[in-house]
Amino acid sequence: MDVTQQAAKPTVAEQITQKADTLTTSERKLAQALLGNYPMAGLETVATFAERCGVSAPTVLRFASKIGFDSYPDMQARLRGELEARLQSPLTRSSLPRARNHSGHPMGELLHDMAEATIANIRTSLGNINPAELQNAIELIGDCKGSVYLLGGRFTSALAVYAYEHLRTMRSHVRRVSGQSAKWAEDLLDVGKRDVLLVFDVRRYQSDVIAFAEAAYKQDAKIILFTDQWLSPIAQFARHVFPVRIETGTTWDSSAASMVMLETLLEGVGQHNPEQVRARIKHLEMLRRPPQS
Amino acid sequence: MDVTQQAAKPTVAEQITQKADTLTTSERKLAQALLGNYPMAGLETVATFAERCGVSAPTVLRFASKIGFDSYPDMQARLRGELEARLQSPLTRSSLPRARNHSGHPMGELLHDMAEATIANIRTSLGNINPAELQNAIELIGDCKGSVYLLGGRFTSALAVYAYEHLRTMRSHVRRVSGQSAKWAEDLLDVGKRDVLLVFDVRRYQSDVIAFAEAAYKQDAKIILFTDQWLSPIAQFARHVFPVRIETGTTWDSSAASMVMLETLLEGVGQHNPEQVRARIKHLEMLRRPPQS
DNA sequence: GAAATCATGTAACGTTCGTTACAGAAGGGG
DNA sequence: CCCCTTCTGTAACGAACGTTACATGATTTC
Repeated sequence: MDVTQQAAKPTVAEQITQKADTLTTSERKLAQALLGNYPMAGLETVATFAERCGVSAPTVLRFASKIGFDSYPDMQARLRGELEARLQSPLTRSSLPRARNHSGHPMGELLHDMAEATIANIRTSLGNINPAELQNAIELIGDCKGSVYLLGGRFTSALAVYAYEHLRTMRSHVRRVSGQSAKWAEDLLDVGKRDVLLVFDVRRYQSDVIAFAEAAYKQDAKIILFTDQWLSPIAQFARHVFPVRIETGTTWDSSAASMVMLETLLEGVGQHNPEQVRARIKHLEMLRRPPQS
Repeated sequence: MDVTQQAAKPTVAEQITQKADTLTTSERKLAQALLGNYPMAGLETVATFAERCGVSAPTVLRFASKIGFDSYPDMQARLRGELEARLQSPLTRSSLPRARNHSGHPMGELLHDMAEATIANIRTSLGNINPAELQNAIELIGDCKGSVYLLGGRFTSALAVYAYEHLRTMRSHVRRVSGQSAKWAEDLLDVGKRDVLLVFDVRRYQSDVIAFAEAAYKQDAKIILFTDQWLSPIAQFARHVFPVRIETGTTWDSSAASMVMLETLLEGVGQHNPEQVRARIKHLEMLRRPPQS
């Protein structure tokens, strides 16, 4: 067809990017939604699209008009065309709304830099994980007859929270060590040799977290550690260690790669006892929806 | 949602094949056209589809009815669903067994797949964020004279926790809405027009989270929303919406891309008032190390 | 070859859509 | 704090939509 005719037909995404700085607040919401679910969001009716974004129908039309279309159906036709072209040649899949040209806007650079830095971290981190190590950690959690304890430091406690919510749907006896560290001793009371401690500790390794891990180790608990490449002191007591890159060249360390690693572990645990997990989730949903109707 | 979702809905294509031998001549033309340009052909209007196949509109409707749909829009909805599903996972489907040190070991594949799926999510998500939108959200948080409230759902509360710990080091008046949702009303009491609500809500949009956001909105708080590409209903009240991909082709949705987006926002807030943040951190470290030495 | 049956198009219906004009709300600057 | 500008939603319009009833045309059957 018309392969030579490139500049003549910019994609809708490009047209949006081009006019991005002239958009109003509401129009930006529409732009975000469309680019976020591209191009399906734009194939809905005006009313539906508007309601989803919490704006009115005319705003949608002004938006379509502003980014250079005569009418809303006109925009839809173009979106359809792009979609069709993409579906017909699954090989040129890269013709996704290709990463916008963020250059120019300082925040565009930030977005790009953060994305690439994190991606590099993920590739390096997960690429260097020993599959067997992962396998063992999965079995340790999946087959553990005792309790699984979750613990994290100041910033990594979010990961512990995240792991807690997931593990809880997959198995019983999951406990989160939280609150003031002075009270952690109470949790320690119950820790024994049948238990597993999943602990998160990255640099500025927190002394209270280390102390808890050491105590748990001395009580014969098995420890799985998520840490950074420089290894928390807890690595000495840990049965399985997952070192993850945390640097992105910014002010703060990143937990993104750790989260991917965690999600991988969680997925593995889920796949380890699929039927047990499924039954548990089903039971849970039954309890959530009490027999009222 | 609907509980009627029993044994995996058949695709429209399958429904056509199933009824293929009962179709009339004209209807067969429609079937061929639809299967030949699947599913785009079926997303056009009745009139267009009919004309393209050289039949009349009613024939199209009888066709839709015969293959088991209540109405033509009903069929379109299903086609859209299929299309959307297909578009969302172009990566997990086509991810060829890349040569890696992981090859062979099943966990190696899991590591690779999770990494690549997450990376694709990050690229797509951050690539589609409007820099200006990010800028505005940063300024909203950075210059906010009131309080910043953090709220998340079941799994996303971990992100709220994470954001809380970071924001707290950067500015005062950061509050996390946590605990039983029945008690959230107490937090609502204080929410006003000078305040900002940073809320996380992905699919299976939690009704209590939505309710809080709506209430906060009605009390003139400004809302920044982290959600998925299908947009939480909170998008209607939100001043800034950040849609992020959450699918990795696994059992659970992923928060990894959301975390990268969040870290980007946090970094931006930090860079917005660097000296204020630095002073605050310094102050904080002084307080942590009491004047004992 | 005529009658019965089925397939298909025509025409009209009510609905929903996209669109527009206008008034009110929100935001920014003096 | 008020005015001015800009933005946004409400309400009404015409057009296009999906849908239906009915008549015409094609096909089959005896």
